Amino acid sequence: MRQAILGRRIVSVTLGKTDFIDDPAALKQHLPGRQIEAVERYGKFMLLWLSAVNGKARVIANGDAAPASLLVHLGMTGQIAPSPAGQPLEKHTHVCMLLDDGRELRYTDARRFGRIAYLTKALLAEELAGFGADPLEVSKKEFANRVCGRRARIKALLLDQGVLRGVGNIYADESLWRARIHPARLGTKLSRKDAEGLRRALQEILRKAIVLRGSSISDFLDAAGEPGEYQRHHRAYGREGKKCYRCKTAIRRAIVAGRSSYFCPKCQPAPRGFVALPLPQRTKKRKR
DNA sequence: CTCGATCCCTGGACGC
DNA sequence: TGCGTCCAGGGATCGA
Repeated sequence: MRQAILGRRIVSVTLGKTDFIDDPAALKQHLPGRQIEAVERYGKFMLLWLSAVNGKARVIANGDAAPASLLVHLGMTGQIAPSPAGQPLEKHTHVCMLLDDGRELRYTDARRFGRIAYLTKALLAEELAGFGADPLEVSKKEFANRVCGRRARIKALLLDQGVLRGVGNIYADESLWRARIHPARLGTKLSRKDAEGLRRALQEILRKAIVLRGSSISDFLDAAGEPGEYQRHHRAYGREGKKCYRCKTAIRRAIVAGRSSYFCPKCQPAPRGFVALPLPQRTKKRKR
């Protein structure tokens, strides 16, 4: 996104469905004339830093012209990328931002689980206040403190954006597999050593996944319109019934923290009394 | 404090 | 082939 849009000025905004946008009118009102001065990530959010607006004294009096930000969350199916303005609109395109170089920055999202918000500095700070540590930056001590001693299941803790910001279902399962920790174990039952193994696994997996531009399961595309490649490296996620890469035991699935969770029942010993879902009878053929 | 249930939403896979 | 049902999971919210 930096490569694609840094330094561009937004000329105008066109909106489609807006039920996932905090205040749609604010986009039309405040984005035109703003320059995109920085692009940052905060957990699962993308943050576009917008310049102040020049020469509108009346608006400045309201504080409306101060530097501000556009917060973007892709949810499950969101995509944001620039395209030539003449190009026909993809289905489910809900935001078009015309840029000063003639291209359009477009946001498409079939399921509209994403979120877009125009926020002043103060509102943004409020918005980001409740989030946890960045998983790539978190220290050994802080990670252990955030996880050990909690009564929730480790899978729920990994997915909790207030504990760590940015981890989703795929990378939670992948890191637990790598660290040989069962998703249903409780935070309180993890040793400091367990926690450190998990932190290491999580960081290694995230770094590699970033290099490979993420996991494209069905529809994820990056800002260059390219799918990621990390799905080829998945060791647990989506592999129910397939052999564990370490021990050849069939990977199992269970609902943990309300989400499908994949794990090796041998490498990742379950807590007492835990029951995985029965392996589905194979009616259809599988590949890969 | 933590849980499960429910809702939002659409496309794709699946069963019949 | 066509149609109904389920599932994917990011998050918010509610009640137990």
